[in-house]
Parts: sequence; C-alpha cells; structure tokens
Amino acid sequence: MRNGRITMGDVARAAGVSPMTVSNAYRYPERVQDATRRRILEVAADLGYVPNLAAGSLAAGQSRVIGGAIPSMRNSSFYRYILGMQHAVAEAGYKLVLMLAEGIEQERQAVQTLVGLRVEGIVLVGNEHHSDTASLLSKTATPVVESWALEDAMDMCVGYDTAEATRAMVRLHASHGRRRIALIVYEGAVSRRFKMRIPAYEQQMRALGLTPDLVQHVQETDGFGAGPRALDALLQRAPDLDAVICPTDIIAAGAVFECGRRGIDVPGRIAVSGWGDYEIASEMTPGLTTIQPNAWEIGEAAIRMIVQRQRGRPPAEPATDTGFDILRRASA
Amino acid sequence: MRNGRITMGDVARAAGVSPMTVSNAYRYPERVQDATRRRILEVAADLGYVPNLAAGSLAAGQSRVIGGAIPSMRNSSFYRYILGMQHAVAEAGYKLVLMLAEGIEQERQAVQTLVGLRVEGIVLVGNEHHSDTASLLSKTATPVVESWALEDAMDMCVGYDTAEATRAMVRLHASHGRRRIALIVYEGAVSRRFKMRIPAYEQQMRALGLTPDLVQHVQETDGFGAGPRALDALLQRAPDLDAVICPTDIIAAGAVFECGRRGIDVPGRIAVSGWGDYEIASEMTPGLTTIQPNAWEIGEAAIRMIVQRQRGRPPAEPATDTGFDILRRASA
DNA sequence: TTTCCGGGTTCCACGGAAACG
DNA sequence: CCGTTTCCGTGGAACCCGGAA
Repeated sequence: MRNGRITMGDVARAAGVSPMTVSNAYRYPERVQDATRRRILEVAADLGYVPNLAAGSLAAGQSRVIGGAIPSMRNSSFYRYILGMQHAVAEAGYKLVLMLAEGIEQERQAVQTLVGLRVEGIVLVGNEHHSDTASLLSKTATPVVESWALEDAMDMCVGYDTAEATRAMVRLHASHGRRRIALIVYEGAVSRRFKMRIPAYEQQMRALGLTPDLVQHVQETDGFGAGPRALDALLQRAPDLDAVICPTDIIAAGAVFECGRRGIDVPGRIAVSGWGDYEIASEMTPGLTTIQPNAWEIGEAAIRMIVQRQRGRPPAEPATDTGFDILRRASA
Repeated sequence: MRNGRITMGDVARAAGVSPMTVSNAYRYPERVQDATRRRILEVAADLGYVPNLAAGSLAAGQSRVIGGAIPSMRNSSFYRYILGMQHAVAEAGYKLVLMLAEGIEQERQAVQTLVGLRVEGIVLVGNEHHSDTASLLSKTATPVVESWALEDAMDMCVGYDTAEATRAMVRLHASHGRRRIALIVYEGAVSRRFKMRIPAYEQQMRALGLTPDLVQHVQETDGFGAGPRALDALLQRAPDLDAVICPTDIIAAGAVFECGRRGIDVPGRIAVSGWGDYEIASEMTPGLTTIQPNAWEIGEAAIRMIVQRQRGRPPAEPATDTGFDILRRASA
C-alpha cells in the first residue's frame, strides 16, 4: 500500500484470501464461492479498491475498452450517435472512452493516445484522416470503424449513401415544381465529407433537365450564422432562387430565420431543406424537411462491428449501410 | 514481438540501442542525443510503435490523463465547456478522455472506469452524485472537480452562482414592469442542479413585492418540446402571465416558437428569457435574452485546478467562481 | 498458492569525451 | 603533454499490479 494506493494484495490480506482469489472474484465470479466473493467485494469497497485496468490490460492483453475520436459534440444528431455507441458497448460488456478530435491533426493525436491505451478498437468519423493515422492503425492492426461514411474505408465503415440522399432531395424539390435549386456545402476541415454531394447534385439536376449552377460554400465554423450569409450570397447570384438544400439543419434554420427577417415566404417563395434531423428541425416554424440519418444505428453498428471482430467472427460485412429517410415537414 | 505487438525492446533492437534509451527518448528527450533520438523515433514510426500507456502508468505511477464524466453532449454550451477543457489539457501536456454519464448510476460506472484507468483527476458535472461515487473518490484520493456548481463540493468545484443569476433575471423582468413572472425548472435526474433556483426566485420576487406562485416543472428529456408544454400549463394557471424565465435556451426557444403559433407577441405580451447562451439564442427571431455562463472558462478552470493539485501547488481556492452575464436581446 | 511474466519506468552505475591543472 | 575531474549519454536491475498456469 505504498504511496497510498491500494492494491489487490492489500484487499487479499484484509479479506484473508490470496491475491489470486481476489482476481478471480472480479474476472470469473463463478470460480469463487459466493460468500467469499461477497466478502472480498465488501472489503474492496471498504478500502476504496478498484482493479487497476492498466495492470489488467497489461497482464491479460485486452482492455475491454473501445475508443472514439469524435470531431464535434455540438449537435443532437451526434448525441444520438453517441447514445447508440453507448448502448452497444454496455450490451457487450465493454467501455467507451471518447476523445475530442476537431480536424485531422487532433484526430491523429487522439488516435495515438487511444492506441497507447491499447483500446481494442477505434471509431472514427468520416473518411478524411491524417496519413499517419491510417498507417499507424494498420501497423498496429487496431480494428477501426469509420462511421458516417461508406467509401474508401481503411478497415470497416458504417454510414449511409450521402450521394443518394442528395439526389433524393433534389428530386423532392423538383417534384414540387422547383427549378432553381441550390446546394450549400461546407468548406474547411470537413469539406471532403460534404464535397461528394456536389457531383450527385449536378448529376441529378442534369438528369431532370435543370441547371446545376447554384453550389454555395460556407465555413463550417459558422454555426447558425452561416445560413443567412449563404442565403444572401445565393440571392445575389440568382434572384429567382426557389429551393435551397442545406448541409445541416443548423444552416437551414439560419436560412429560414433570415427569410423571416426579409419577408420571404418559406416555402411559398423559397423551399428550404435541412440535413440531419436535429432537434430544432421539428420544433421551429415552419418545421424543416430534412434527411434523417439513423444516427443511433450508426453508433450501434460501429461498436458491434468492432466487438464481432474481437470475438473472431467472420469479419462480417466490412461496410454497413444504415440507410436514411427524408422527413417531410412544412419547409419544403 | 509475440502476438504481433511491437514493444519498446523491438524498437531498441531495430535502432541498435538499449530499451532504456528508447524510453528516455520518449519521456526525457533532452537526455538523449538528438541524432539518436531522431533515429529511434524514425524506427518507431516505421514499425508502428506507440508506447503502451498502460505499462507506462503502471511503472511510473502517473498517467498524464484526466477523465471527464459528461452527462450530455447535446448542446453548444457544453461544447464550449469541453473545448475549454481541451485547451487546458493540451497546455499542460495532459490528455482528456471523456465518458458519457447520463444520471448518477452511469456516472458511478464512468467514475469506476476512470479510477480503474488511474487517471490523475476527474471532472464531474454538478454536485448530485451516487453516494458510492463520492466515497470511492475520497478513498482513492483522486482529485475531483465538480463543475457547473459552487456548493457542497466533495473536493474542488467551479461554476457560477445560479441563485444570484436567478435573482438578477427576476430583477431584469421586474425592471421592465413585469409582475406575473414565472420560473420553469427541470425535474428528473438533474433536478437538484435546477431546484436551487426556486428559493432564489421566491426570495427576489417577495423582495420586489411580487407573488412567487408561478413555478413550473418540466421533464429534462423533452428538449424543445418542453417549451410549448410548460407555456401551455402556465397560461392555464395564469392567463395574465407576462414573463417566463426558462431553465435553458432550448426551452425558451420552444416557448417562443409556441407563442408565434398562438399569435402571442414576444416580448410585447410575454417576455421570455433563456439560460445558457446556446447558439440558437442569438440566431432566432426574436433573439433570446439569456444567462451567459462562461462555459469555456468553466472547462478551463476545472482542468487547471486538477493540474495544479497534481503539481503540488497549494490547493489554491477549492472553489472557482467564473461568473455570468446577462445578455440582453429582444425577447425580454 | 506459487511463480513467472507482460511493457515500461525509476534509480543508479557505467564509460567515453571534453575541460582542467 | 598527460593524468584527472566533470559532464553527459547510455545501459542494468528491480519493480509497478494483476493474470495465467
């Protein structure tokens, strides 16, 4: 008990058993008599003992921990995603530790730490990473799931087809007679995740005989404020604009609020659609028509893929498509 | 290199030095010649080696990791809080790992895991915890900061005076001639954090000669939807309601949207104030008057308190008040 | 129950090179 | 000029806590 830390040996001594019995009491409860086990746990609680996961993982070669590097925790869609992961780890008897990773450099550091912790698997978001990240993960043979993406996976991935979602949204607007349909995308650190929407937009617009000339970029860091700015830019480029496909519900909400200030009727003059089914989408007026991405399922599937891999199951599908829905509300 | 894992010894062999030199190259770069060190790191990168933090923390008795048990990641106020923590850990050369802890039972498990990981400090939210959590932390002598709270701390705490903020908001409404001022509070898992606003409301109302009879409870899990419900309940109780103090901007936004639907003028007939300065507060119309809690500073201070404790500094103040501001916008 | 082992760190001893008398 | 002191980079041994046989 030097340096004040309680060890398994201390617990063993206090409970009058051998250290091995204490270890068994935790890892293989059925190997230890009920009464003995209860006494051990009681003594441990008394002493404030918690098994040292570091020592355990070192000795056993497994940590029962899965790590996630999450780029942003600012919206409710990601929140549902994290809840899905949490559900799946609890079910499998694992623990989930999260690290904040804004941008590929922070992600690289987070992955480095998680690998250092010898987690049994890592969940990333998107498929845009630092080159070191990929090489480190492959060299250490750490199971990785790239979530919210279905292409170019280094290992496994789970998400939905954003190109198809883009096309579906274009078709929805067109089916309501809209012809001057704009697409807003983010630029900056997360650009790649959004850029693939552009060719899908162009292709679908052309297929419908429309001109795909209204692609507008906004900064990802701008939050709500980007909505008004993007709308302003689009209206200057195309006063006859009649539909806007936004990259998130946040942008869409900002755009709708701006329309309110300018006296532009939504959806009368301009239809606005969001993306992500954030909480605000159902609560504001008009309600936002949006893409609903099954965030919870993405999180759950990401964890399950790692757990299955660890259990030696046939690597299953390396890619899981969780699909999406279009939620129709008043804004489009 | 059995079981495919690269160890420090493997790197040492490949670089033609002893394992000790590799260890030094990572932990005390200045002890190793520049050329040697560069060669070692190069070989390590080549092999995909990352020092095993578990082994390191076991041997060194310190992990350079701080853990956070976060109850919710669904709003932008918490997001800024996490960014503040991230900033402070980076500055101090620590790592931050987060675990989701919705409610005191999940928090207990998260704390158990973090203690098992032998993190050097733990950040919690609020001062409402499972009794096991407190006893475990005190018995293991793990530094703890309870953030977003200034009272009843088990160890250290950082936050602002919510009672004073409540009183200030009551005074603001009253100074605009409002007399039928309502207070909405959450009930459920986080209730304690909000309940202390009630006596502050009552006290300030009485001091102003007003009747503090309009306290309304809502479920914390309801998100935006709780706003309309609470407003409805209040209007039934008091048709002459003229001001509402909401527990979050989300509730406030929901209430304002509901007023819009009902044709109630905000702030003409009813003034609405929020709490937390979420992104939506500045972007919606009317903009929300709200309490701005310095979320970033709370996160930063929480980490700094732990780091200072670890560095053996005089325990500084056990409580840090980060203050708050009232942001005046159009809604009140 | 005992013993050994996992991967790394602390502490200290060692040895070569530069600086000094 | 050579022997000695000092400095600094490097390596050896014991040990951290818990798991498996």
